[in-house]
Amino acid sequence: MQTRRVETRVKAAATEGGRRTRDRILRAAAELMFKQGVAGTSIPDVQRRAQVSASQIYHYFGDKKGLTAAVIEYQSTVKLEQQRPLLDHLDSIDALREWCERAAVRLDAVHCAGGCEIGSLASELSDIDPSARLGLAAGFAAWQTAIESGLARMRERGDLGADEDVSALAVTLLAAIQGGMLLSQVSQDATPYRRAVNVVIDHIADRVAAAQTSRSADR
Amino acid sequence: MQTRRVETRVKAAATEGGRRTRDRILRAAAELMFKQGVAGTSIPDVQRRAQVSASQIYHYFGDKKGLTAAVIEYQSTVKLEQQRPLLDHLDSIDALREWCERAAVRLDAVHCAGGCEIGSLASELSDIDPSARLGLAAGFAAWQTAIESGLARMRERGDLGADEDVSALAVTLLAAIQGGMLLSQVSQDATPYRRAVNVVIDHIADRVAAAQTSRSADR
DNA sequence: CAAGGATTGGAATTGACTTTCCAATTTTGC
DNA sequence: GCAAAATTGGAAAGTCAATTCCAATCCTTG
Repeated sequence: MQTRRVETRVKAAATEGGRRTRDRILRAAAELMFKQGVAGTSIPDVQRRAQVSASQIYHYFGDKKGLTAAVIEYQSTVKLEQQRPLLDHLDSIDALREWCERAAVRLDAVHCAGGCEIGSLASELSDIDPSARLGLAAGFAAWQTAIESGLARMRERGDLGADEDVSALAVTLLAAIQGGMLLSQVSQDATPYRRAVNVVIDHIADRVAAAQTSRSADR
Repeated sequence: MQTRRVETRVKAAATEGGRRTRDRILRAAAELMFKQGVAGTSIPDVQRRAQVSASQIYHYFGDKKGLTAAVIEYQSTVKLEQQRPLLDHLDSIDALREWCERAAVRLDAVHCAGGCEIGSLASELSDIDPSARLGLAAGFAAWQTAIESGLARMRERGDLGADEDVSALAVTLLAAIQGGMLLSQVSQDATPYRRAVNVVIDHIADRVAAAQTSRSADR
């Protein structure tokens, strides 16, 4: 039995020029969909932005749904890779703060427009496009994993108590990031994001301090 | 100097029948926009749902933007009023948990579809409709105020230390709610919401315990 | 260099949506 | 009960998006 091909065929580029075109389309679509939403981004919009004709978009992505799926994949992987160096070392309070602050600076730079690349797409598409939802879930999962494994390392190291639920802490930080970005987007001010994220990190720091105390009590 | 009339004129209904029609439209639009997004909800959709003709919608709301604005107002106020009894007594850890769990049960009931009524609209409209953004900011502010005043009461009462930043705690809880709902929407499982919210409330509970300790030390 | 696939441009089709308009019809205030 | 205002139905205009199609042109490979 063949695996069913549910997704719209997404043709890979065979020539160098094709690859560049495909990339240009993807980048343009990602940017527009981030800034204006998926529904607010038309194919002609993407055409203008990427300087391509309609046939090129349909050639490489099949249809708008295919293009959207590609954008989700793009945002999920590329954005994750960009942060890779930091993500791989989220195993201290300082590292967590640094990572979150990095995002805050980005928010400042764009006046909080757009919120989170994945979060915006998630809110718009989850309920109306099942396959998009799966892609977005995977994107979030990757992020959660990154946070969680950092915390797990802290636990192994003894910075956090052995009974600490690092998974719950990771989900909470991720939620605070997403919710904080949303609040900041609405108020056009990164303060809500900064406050929410820092309170959650404070909480993690408290857990670290607690582990410290109980360890010295054992001595 | 007259105040400039920026918003689309929204005509109030003058007759009983008109009031009912207007209400039917508003409810239908709110429900559809919640489930399918604003962009995903067409005027014909609302017509079918509310059993009205196009002219009735345009008569009462001017245009789609006016209808959207009315839906924002509706969700902000009506949803807030629904929760009023609970919102007015968010001045204990148990009350906070109860209130958040209430929302979790609703998520369970709808399999996490739609997320938060305000949050979804916020994510979709903040960047593309300035006046909608303001309305949504007001909606969030109302919620934050409700949480914050509960916490402030706890502080006055001595449950929380006098130096506690209840505003930051309120923002954090709100962010966890929003972010948690988003994560739950994407994963179609209320667990992320429950975990995020409860970790934040755990943190508040820790602050309460700390206040307790320092008070008994004073004795 | 010739064949065949890859890529591209641009027109054409189709359909849906927003909004306007006007002619009924109903309700209200007097 | 009557004039004025409110409400309603439904058609129609105008716009724009998604997608298809086909005829070029470009590139690769033998």
